[in-house]
Amino acid sequence: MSELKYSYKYPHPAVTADCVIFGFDGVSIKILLVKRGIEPYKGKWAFPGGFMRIDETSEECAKRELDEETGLKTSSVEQFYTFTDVHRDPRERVITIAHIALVRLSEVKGGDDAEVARWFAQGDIPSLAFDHDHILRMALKTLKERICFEPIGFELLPEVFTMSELQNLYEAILEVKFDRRNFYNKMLKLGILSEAEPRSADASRRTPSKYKFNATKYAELKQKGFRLEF
Amino acid sequence: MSELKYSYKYPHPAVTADCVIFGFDGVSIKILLVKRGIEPYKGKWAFPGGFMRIDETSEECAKRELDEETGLKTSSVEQFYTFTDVHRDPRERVITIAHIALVRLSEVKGGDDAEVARWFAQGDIPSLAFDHDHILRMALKTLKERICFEPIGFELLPEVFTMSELQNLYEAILEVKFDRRNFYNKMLKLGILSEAEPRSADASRRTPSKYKFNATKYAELKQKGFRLEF
DNA sequence: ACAAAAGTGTTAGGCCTACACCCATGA
DNA sequence: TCATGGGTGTAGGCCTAACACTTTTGT
Repeated sequence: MSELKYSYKYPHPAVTADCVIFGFDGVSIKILLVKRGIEPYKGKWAFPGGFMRIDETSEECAKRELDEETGLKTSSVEQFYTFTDVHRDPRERVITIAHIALVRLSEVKGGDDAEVARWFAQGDIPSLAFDHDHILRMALKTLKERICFEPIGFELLPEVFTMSELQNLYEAILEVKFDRRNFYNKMLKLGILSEAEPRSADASRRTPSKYKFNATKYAELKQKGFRLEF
Repeated sequence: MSELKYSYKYPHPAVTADCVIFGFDGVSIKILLVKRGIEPYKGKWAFPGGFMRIDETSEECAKRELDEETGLKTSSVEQFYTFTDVHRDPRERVITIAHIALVRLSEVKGGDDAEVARWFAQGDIPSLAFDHDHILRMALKTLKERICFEPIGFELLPEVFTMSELQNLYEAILEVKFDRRNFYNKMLKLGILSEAEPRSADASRRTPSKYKFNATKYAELKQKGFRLEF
């Protein structure tokens, strides 16, 4: 058994990092899944992820695996829960540190191989490998909570966006409908939006105003602690 | 090296579960620490915790270690973050799943050995072993967030308590001061408090009313999703 | 007597919610 | 021409925040 090179006095679980990747296409939340090429659960869809190396943090691992499996390079992933059920992996004891990443679909270049990695609409997720259905439920719950404390939505939208797009995003994540005028007022009052370009004179009334995220204002607000009420 | 009985093809980190235990003595938040009896960090204070067995979840591990090291039996611990810095333990690669538990000091029987396990007031915490200072900061932040969504305060107070005690608890956790009348009104309006005993006729005006937590009302509220605004 | 704790109610301002009309465009 | 999307403002109600006095008790 010369391949079992790493020995310990006590049993050690294996540790993986998984990545729930959210995107937004203007209508619905999308989730990136990869199709498993090996057993167990060969052929089933799962979140990108893999075994943590001994010299990397869970965030580094999540980013590395994400890149390796989907070609997606993202700057920030954030852990949200660690799943430790004893039998969650049939091979050996594996715990997984689950992460969330938000990406702009507009910046994702066409997938390398749609047979291997694909975006699924939130309402259209197949049954997943391992306990990934459970992980997904927790990730969606975490996303709902976070969007009320941090303007994470801006990481899902293009740099410049319309108010309707922003509203659609909030409605998709929180699964509620808002009054359009009230949403406008609330967002503008918050002060973290800037008009991307003053409405040009020739803009017809039909042309929506474009906004972008004002990071300076957001930093100020975050100092004082703020909350988006919905 | 016959004692290295557990071998793997790839290196596995060790996994521990640590437990940040909060109590409340009516004035300030207390945190339970244990003094390390072995290297590394021998003699330093740390959170109770230890290596996860191969057949237990992180919550089970946290509860078991808590009992073993402090004699405290608690029914619920909840993980809040997993610390994966590569060098957080000088012995080997160790990641720790950190948990929070809330206990009623009134139900804790006198500590077995104050030299080994002791309650420290929040403002009076010594420098801790490993990265436990960091863990503590995160735990306090998590506690602040949770208290706004769930009436976790009731797990820290005796079953029957006065409004002032409740207010003191919120002020201690959130590190702010509230107007007494507004706090009364807000809490009563929430509807999750019941008067423990109708004010007896001979109660002087100085005698505070006693309340207890109304679990039924809370369950209803939680269904609809609620939030304590502070 | 004085300080400390507890009970109690009002007011003003801000925020939330609900709601309607007009214009421009594309089908 | 009709449906759709976008821009815009107001009125009522609720909640919040600020605020003072009285009673009792212990020192």
